[in-house]
Amino acid sequence: MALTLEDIARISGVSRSTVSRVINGDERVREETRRRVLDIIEQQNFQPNIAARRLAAGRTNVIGLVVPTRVGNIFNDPYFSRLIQGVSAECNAREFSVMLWLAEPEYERRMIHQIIHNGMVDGVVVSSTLVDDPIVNSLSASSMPFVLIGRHPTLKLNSVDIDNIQAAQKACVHLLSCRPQRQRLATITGPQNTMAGHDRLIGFQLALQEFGLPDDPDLTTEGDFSEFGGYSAMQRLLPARPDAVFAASDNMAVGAYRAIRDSGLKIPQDIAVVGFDDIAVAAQLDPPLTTIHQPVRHMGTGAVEMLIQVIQHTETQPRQITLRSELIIRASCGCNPSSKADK
Amino acid sequence: MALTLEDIARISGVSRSTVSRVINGDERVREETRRRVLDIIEQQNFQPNIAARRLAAGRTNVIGLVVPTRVGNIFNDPYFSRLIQGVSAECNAREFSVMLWLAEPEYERRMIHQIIHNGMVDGVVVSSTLVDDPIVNSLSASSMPFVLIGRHPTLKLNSVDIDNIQAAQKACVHLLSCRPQRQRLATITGPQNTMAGHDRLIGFQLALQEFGLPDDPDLTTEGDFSEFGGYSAMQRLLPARPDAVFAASDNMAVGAYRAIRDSGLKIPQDIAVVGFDDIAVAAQLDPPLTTIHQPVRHMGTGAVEMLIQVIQHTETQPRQITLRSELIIRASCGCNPSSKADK
DNA sequence: GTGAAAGCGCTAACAG
DNA sequence: CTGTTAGCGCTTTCAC
Repeated sequence: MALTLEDIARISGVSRSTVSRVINGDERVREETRRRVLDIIEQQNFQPNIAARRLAAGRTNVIGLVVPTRVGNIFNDPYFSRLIQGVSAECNAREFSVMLWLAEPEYERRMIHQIIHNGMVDGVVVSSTLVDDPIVNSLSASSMPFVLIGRHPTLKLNSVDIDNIQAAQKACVHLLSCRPQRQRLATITGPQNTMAGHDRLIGFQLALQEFGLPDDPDLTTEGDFSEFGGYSAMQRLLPARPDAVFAASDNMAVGAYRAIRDSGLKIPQDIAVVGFDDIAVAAQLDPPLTTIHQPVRHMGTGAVEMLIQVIQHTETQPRQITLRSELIIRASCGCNPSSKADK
Repeated sequence: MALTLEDIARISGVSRSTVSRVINGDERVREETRRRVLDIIEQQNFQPNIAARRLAAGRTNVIGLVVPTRVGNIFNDPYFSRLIQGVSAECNAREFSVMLWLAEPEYERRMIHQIIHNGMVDGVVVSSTLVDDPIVNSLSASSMPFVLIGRHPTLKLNSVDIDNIQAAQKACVHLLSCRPQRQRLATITGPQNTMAGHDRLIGFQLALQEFGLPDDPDLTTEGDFSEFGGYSAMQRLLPARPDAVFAASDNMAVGAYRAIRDSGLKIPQDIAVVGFDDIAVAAQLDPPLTTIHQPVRHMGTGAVEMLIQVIQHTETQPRQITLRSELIIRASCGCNPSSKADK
């Protein structure tokens, strides 16, 4: 079987404790001894047993990544992939491993308890969407270190996110500033029980105010972040004759495109469209979709970085990190015909 | 801190061993005792410590999912998301957790050793692409149970995959059977050091044989599974005047679309196109892309199911499971103009 | 600086 | 059927 500390100790002619000290970077080891032991560890390809370490020391060098799958199908866009990639890359670089929990509702309760109580991880990153996510609540009621990717409506937690309000506002302001002038800006919102859905609607409303436009209820309708949801939302919107629409996700924008086409109207001439997310499809659409790009990968690395800090110095009071998002101007907003040949 | 077996034992008025037996479904416990203990466990929300269990029993109820990131950017399509989803769902259902390793080349060696030697997992699912993947080789040289998602060229391993050869052949045969008759079928292959890239080329060649067509080297060129790779590959192909092209990935088909358009030709009139993967973009393209759909999620669940069998009965000799893929006929092959309105 | 010894929480013989 | 006992491999006082 696998080598143990004891084996390495025997080979190096020192005690188990010394080997342990070397591995854990304890100062109190003679330089020469350290060298010798390190060499032998290297040469024997020794890997300390995680379980034993956990048991003895209470740490695992493993973090959890929890992704609730409740809202919409997060798997239709690369958000999830990029996030995992970011989290994983940062963990690799810091010699941590990642335990992945996709929190399907049916298993959620069990999972939460497992995460918190069975000692598999030193801390967790949660990518939460719901405004009042039970996972987040359980976590913050526990002593498990965690950082939230997203925003909590009331609690001051460790979190990293973009500013959805501001990003949505920027998108809408752009739509309202474009030539030709738009008078009737509509929005297909995300579910209002999600933080992002909620915030993006606020951004829309702020833009309206900024331009002194009324907030006509017929020009706001709720979608579910999915393409089909966008399609039917757009159908509900059409009778109100919008000349521009802000969709709170690219998937919904794709659905909106179809509904607009089906009704015989043209994008962007009759209706300008802006989305949110910058999924791969966005640039492929006809016309290419103007949208907000999120630094998803960076959100993942940032969250891990923060989490490891929290784990290592128990001190820290909650920090909120806000990353910058970017408006990608393509052709669907009508102000950039040159981008028709968008690569 | 968290409760321990000992605590539960004390509360229930039995010994630690009895509680352990109850938890592990040992038969030799009086029904009444079992009930009582289970109630208390439930009521106290007790979670046994994984690390201690691992240490004492040598099992963790954790499996690893290893995804090499070497070839192409696996994160541009939802393959990876769906796979993880499948793996995770099956693990949830069986009360396993999943440890995720994205094997970036730089960390690969360390990771392999960690996976095999530090006792974090009971077994691993590897999604491998390279023909001769070092991870797969290390794993099969170790005693760590694992199942491969993909195919190994020579070794008889536990694996689940689709039949890439047959799927590619089906796609090409379809292209050659469509009206109008195509005479010059080309292919943009995947990297020939990947199993899928290799197999899909074989399928192409078999289709050619089936139709008695020559295998003109000017009509075969290698891509890298990416969109840009598809674009330049198609440019290399165009001088040979193909009237149909089989792209070994949808991403490459997207690139091919662009190259074909740039040269002033029309799809499918001048050149019919078939892809592979059925990514989300496929149905959104103009014309919608005919392609091969893989049961990716099912590959994930199947792999976990198999792995857990292997872990639990050490017996089993290697099994290879082949799942069915499906040709999705849209408009890019030219035989199904009605599907222009593809939803 | 280094070693000896005492656990961390659990499982698995071994008794009874 | 149930309790007692001996570790699993590591970290961490506490001596020296």
